[in-house]
Amino acid sequence: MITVELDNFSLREICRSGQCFRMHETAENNTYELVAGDKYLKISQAGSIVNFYCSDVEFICYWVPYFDIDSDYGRYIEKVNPRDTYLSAAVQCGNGIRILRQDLWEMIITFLISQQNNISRIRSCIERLCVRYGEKLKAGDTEYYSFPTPQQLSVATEEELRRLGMGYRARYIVETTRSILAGEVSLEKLYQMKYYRRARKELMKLSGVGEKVADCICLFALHHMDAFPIDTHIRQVLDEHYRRGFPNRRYHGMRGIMQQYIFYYELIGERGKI
DNA sequence: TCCCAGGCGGTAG
DNA sequence: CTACCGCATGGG
Repeated sequence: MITVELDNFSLREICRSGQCFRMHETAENNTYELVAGDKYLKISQAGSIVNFYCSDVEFICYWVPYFDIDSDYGRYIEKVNPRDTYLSAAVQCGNGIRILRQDLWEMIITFLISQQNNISRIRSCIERLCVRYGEKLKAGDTEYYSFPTPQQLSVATEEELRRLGMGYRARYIVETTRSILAGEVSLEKLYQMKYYRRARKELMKLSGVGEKVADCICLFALHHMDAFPIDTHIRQVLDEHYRRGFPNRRYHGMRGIMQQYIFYYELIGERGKI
């Protein structure tokens, strides 16, 4: 077990922010478990003290970048315009959220499924996908299923995926998997792309990936902090609170985290009370 | 029950 | 360019 003290870090807020659909609160208090790619982690928090139930090497090499632990989120929070009462409230509500560095392939499939779908159903769809096409693995005596690789998912037919409840997104999954395996879009190249706009444009070559889904992938996998996914909730907020547009200039290099604070606030925060 | 969900692709004007 | 439409399914 690794114990560290972290500022502006909250498992509760990370879990509920809806970036990772395979993170769950357990029966134990303030204890969570998550599966990312083929890795399982149990993690708990008391105040600013966070316990990672894993080896030193795994912590340093995998979970530090995954949870963006080396970044100072106080720097983002300081930048918020105090006269922007809406954003200030959103940040206060969602303080502790991190922008995760999740697996690119997993985010592509996850956010293909997310479109025109509700969060609990997205979760169950992904879980079924993992059970059906992923690998059964063990961490100690805990069994879990890895997220299927492109090769593993390539055996799925559109009809099979429809039976799994993917709906009309089944075709997108089949076509996108084929595109990746055929090398029409390269995951390695996407990881190397320095510019957000370039990666976004490349992702939009995939079937079922439009502007919003591409932005989610850019933010939650590629860590392009200027990506600003606009979904139905964010659209409402922009119309209501930012009629003259979101202050992009001010939040250059941190638009993504501001989007997450807003999304979280709308999802479970004190919406409508201002 | 009935509405809707972290949209996208296609078509029409 | 913008405006619409159809799409699958089950959670609340």
